[in-house]
Order: sequence, then structure tokens, then C-alpha cells
Amino acid sequence: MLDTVRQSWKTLVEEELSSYATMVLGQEVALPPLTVQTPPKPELGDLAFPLFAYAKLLRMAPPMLASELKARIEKRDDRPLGELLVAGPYLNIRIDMSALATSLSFAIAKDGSAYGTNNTLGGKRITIEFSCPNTNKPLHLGHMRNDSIGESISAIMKANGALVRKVNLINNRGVHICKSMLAYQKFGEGETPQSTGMKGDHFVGKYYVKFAAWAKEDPSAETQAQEMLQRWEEDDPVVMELWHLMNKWTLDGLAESYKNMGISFDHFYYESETYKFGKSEILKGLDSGVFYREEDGSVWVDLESIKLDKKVLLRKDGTSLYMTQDVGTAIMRHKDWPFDSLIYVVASEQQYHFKVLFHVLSLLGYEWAQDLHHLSYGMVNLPEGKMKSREGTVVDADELVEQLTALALGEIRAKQREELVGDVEKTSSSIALGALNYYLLQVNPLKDMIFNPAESISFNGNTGPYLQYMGARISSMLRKYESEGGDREETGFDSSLLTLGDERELIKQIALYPEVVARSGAELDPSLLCTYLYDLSRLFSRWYHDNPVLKAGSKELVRARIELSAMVMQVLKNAFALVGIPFLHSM
RNA sequence: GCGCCAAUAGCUCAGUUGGAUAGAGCAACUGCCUUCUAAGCAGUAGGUCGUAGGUUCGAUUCCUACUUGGCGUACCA
Repeated sequence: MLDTVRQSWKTLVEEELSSYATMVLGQEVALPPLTVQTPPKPELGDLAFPLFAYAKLLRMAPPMLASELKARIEKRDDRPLGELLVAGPYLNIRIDMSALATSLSFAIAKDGSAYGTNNTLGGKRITIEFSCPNTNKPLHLGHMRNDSIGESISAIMKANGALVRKVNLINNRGVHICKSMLAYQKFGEGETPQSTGMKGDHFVGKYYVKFAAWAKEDPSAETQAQEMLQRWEEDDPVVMELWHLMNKWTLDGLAESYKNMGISFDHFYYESETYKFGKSEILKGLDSGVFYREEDGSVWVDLESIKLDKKVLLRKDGTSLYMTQDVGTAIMRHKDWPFDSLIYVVASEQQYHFKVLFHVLSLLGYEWAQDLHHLSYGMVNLPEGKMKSREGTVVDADELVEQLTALALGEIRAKQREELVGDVEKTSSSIALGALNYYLLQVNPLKDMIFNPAESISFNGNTGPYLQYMGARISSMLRKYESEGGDREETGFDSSLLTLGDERELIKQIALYPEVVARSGAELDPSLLCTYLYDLSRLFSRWYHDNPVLKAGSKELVRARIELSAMVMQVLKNAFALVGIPFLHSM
């Protein structure tokens, strides 16, 4: 909405600039592109056009040019409402906020939860892969960043008009899976998640840890695991039975975690179901000559011509690798649901893997290989460094959610708001999720981030609960307005009453929202929405702290401020949905 | 060694795609709860934007080199 206002002013300035330059120079010249900016202070206006480059070209002082342009534009009666200002070398515009507020109010009333969405992806089919846990241990903090980004990007793509299919690839085969199985066989003594009362994924994880301890003392452990893998690939009934049993335990546990964290998928793939298909595809490539076989029987691809080295695709014993099954999975996915784009949400340490994967698929002749994208995100570290499972510093996802929920519950009780919030349990868990998702999405995905446990459990300052609190305050205010007999139908919205500086800023910020949705989509970056949300909330918080809404004086002013608050609330709601923050009507 | 990425306040992060006096939160200090929820608001203090060059009217932003850190370069995933 702000962009159309910006664009109309830009066109106007460009036209005048061009005709003035032609007049001064006596001929038509190609001018450098005009940039539009936001002035650093509200007093300077809402839009800024820096004129340095043009002033140089026309050999005049920038402020002179600014004045000249201002005069010329003011003569035009087709210009939009608003005011022109000369601010040194800048030509600034103070836009007509009342008109903007009126059209925003119409748009938000009409679109509701769809306000801010666009159709730039026009029904494009996008598959998004994320999470992808191993079935030998529970989820940890690393998965949580992955899940937050995956869910958020999925929602953002939808908001940009795409049809999204969320998929999860379960890593349920391989030597690491056999390790936990072997340890269970050796030390399990028949105990089960049920008999111990443990969550299935934690139960299996316990045996994965036990394997590591055992392997330290017994060098044969590793070879035993390899042997078990071979028996697994040969469908040995004993191994298969154990595998089915333990996989189910883990997957039941993971399903519970996903449910608690609000994560869902449209489809699950399992490595155990794709690796054989991957093998056959690699062999096809061998036949067609794009791959080659070494003397020892292993199959390779040579990517040295594009500086990617040689890469093995099948082991000498014919068993498959990570790459093998990923080739199979990609092809299977395209068959299942032909996509226009496939986004892999996977940690940055696997960049090389995906470069190779995309080239291999392209060598196999799949044209859609160019539509594959690796959304690479950075590591999550602790203040004291990397998380290490050996040192027990890995942050467990279930535990963290539990801790945060308990903290939120404590806050509600301490503030004696049980009655106000109603469902205390549900509210606590919503606060925990909001805090977590916002904490993890605040940072640009590309960058490594530091997870500070002490900071993450704080609900003050720039946090998810702060944002939720603003939403709850507005919601509560609107309820009070209605319960006190306020009627939004009866008293019309007069936008010209919103004249305060903070009110102008709020209107602008609301109008900016659709652009943030578009940009976070184009850049695959949820952190833009987080920054936006915080700016909006802070603005609102300051404004409503200083200016009464329900006791604003006249009925009309109350009505106008209620409208502004309601618009902020709708935008908060809409943006929350894109970054995994539950909206709360009270907290 | 080679490749990719990062470096902004004590800490964690923004920074409108090259423009005006580089911004937040946390931590520290100071005010504000008979007034729409204090999970809040306002204020003080805190900066050689890793270093050195270059391009430009203008560089935290682009280029080059260097320094530091991370990741990768497995018949692991």
C-alpha cells in the first residue's frame, strides 16, 4: 500500500527530473536511476529522494536542484496529496497520512487475515523439505532452528501465493541407526518405553549413547554395527523386527514433540523406501555414461570441470550412501507432486553435498534440477562454544519447551492472571512456543547464532512474549470498548483525527507490512518479519502508553484510535502466523 | 593447501540493497503502577563498523589484500 504511494511520487520526480535535465543540457540524456529512501527522522518527511548524482550531472548545487524540482512539481495538478520539502540535497515528501489510513482501514477490513499477502508466486508449486531427524535420538536445538525456519518459510511462501507441500525425510537407515539397535540388543534386557515410562525417542537415544560408551572400550563394536547394516540390507528377519520396533518407538516420540511444537508435514518420506530407487538411478547414469566405475567396483561422478571434485555415488560393495538416497528421494518427489521449486532447509555444513546433488540430477537429465534450492542456515552454538553430545551440552528440544512452559506458567501465577487467561496450560505453552520461535527466527538464517539459555528464558525486551503481550493488550482494549457500548458501525472512522507523530508512524508501519511479506519471501528470510514486528510493537507500545484510547475525549477520537489499534492487531496476527508466534487474546 | 561463510556497543543482533547525527534488546545506573494488563514506558552511559588500500560527490554497505573465527573438502549423515 505504501509502495503505490511511493511509486506515484517517484514517477513524478523522475518525469520532472528528466524534462528539467533535457532543458538545461539541451538534449535528452540517460539519467541514473532514482532511489527512494526513508528520511532518518520523521520531521524530515516520509520519503526522500537524494539528488547528488543529478546535481553533479547538471553542475548545480543539490539544494538548488531540490528547490527547482519542488517548484516544478507543485505546479502540476495531477500530483498526489501530500507536501514537498527541501531538506538540503534531498527532495522529501510528507505523504497524506489521512488518505493512507482510510484506504488501509478499507483494505484490512476487506482482507482480514489475508492482508499483506500477494500473488507473486502465482500458484507455483513449492516443495519444502525440513526437519529430517534420525530415528536414533530425540530432537535437539539444531532441529528446532531447522523446524522454525521450515515452518516459517512454508507459511511465507503461501503468503506470497505459492502452493506449498511440506515434506520430512526420516533418516531411518544406516549404520548410525544400527548402533542404537545393537546397544539395545546387548544391554536392553527387554525394557521398553512403556516399562520405563520414557518417551520413545529419548528411550532409543539412551541406547545410542550407550553404544558410544561401549565402542570406546570394545573396538569390535563398530564392525558389529557394520555387519548389522549388511544384515539389514539383506532383510534379515531378526534385524528387521528390531528395526521396526525401535523405529516406531522413536517416531511416536518425535510425533509427540512435533505436536507440542506446532510442526506438521504434508508428507513423510523414509530413507528406507528411497535408497533402492536411488541405487537404480545411479546405475542408469552409469549406463548412459555420465558416471563411471572404478576398478574396485565403486561408482563415481567426476565434477572437477566445475571445481567440485570427484564424488562416490555407490560403495564398492554396492550399498548406498547419503547421496545415493537423496538422488532417489528427489526424483520420487518430483514424480509424486511435480514441483516448480524444491527448497531444502538444511544446515550450512551441507552446502557441498547439495551442490553435488543438484549437478548429479542434472547429469541424469532431469531439467527440474535447476529448480532445486538449498536454504542453508548457520549453526546454533552455546555461549561456551559448540554443542557436544559427548560433553552432554546438547540442548534437548522437549526439555527446553517444558522449561519455558513452566516459566510462563510461573509468570501467569505470579501476576495472578489465571482468571484473565482462562486456559492457563494452553496459554503457557503458547508463550513458550512464541518465545522460542521468535528467538530462533530473529537471526538471519545464513548466520551462525548463539543460543544463550539465560537469555532465551527471559520474556522481557525484544522477545516473542513482548509481541504477544502487545496483541493481548489490544485485544483486551477492543473487548472493553465493546463492553462499554462502543460501536464501530455507529461511529464512523475519521482518519483525519490521527494527527500525532506516533500515529503517522504507526499508519506507515501498517502500510509497510505487505512489502515485508514480499521481501521475506523473495529472500527466504523470516528475520525480516521479526524485525518488522518488533518495530511495530514498540511504536504501538509507546503510543498507547502516552495516549489514552478509550478515554481519549471525544467519541470520534476514541473511534479513530480504536481503528488504529485494531489495524495494528490484525497485522500482528497476520505476521505472527508467518513466524510461529501464537496470537493470544489475553496473557 | 583449496573452497564457502562471517566479523557493527561488554554480550546477542538490526542496519531501508551506496546517502542525512550507525540503531535495538540484555547487562549497569535513574525515574514512572489509586489512570485502557508494569511480560510495559521514558531517560543516562556505552562505537576507530576486524586492519590496510581502492572505486565514488559520498563506503558499515561494492572491490582487493591481510587478520581472526566457523564450516566443508569421507566408500559418515
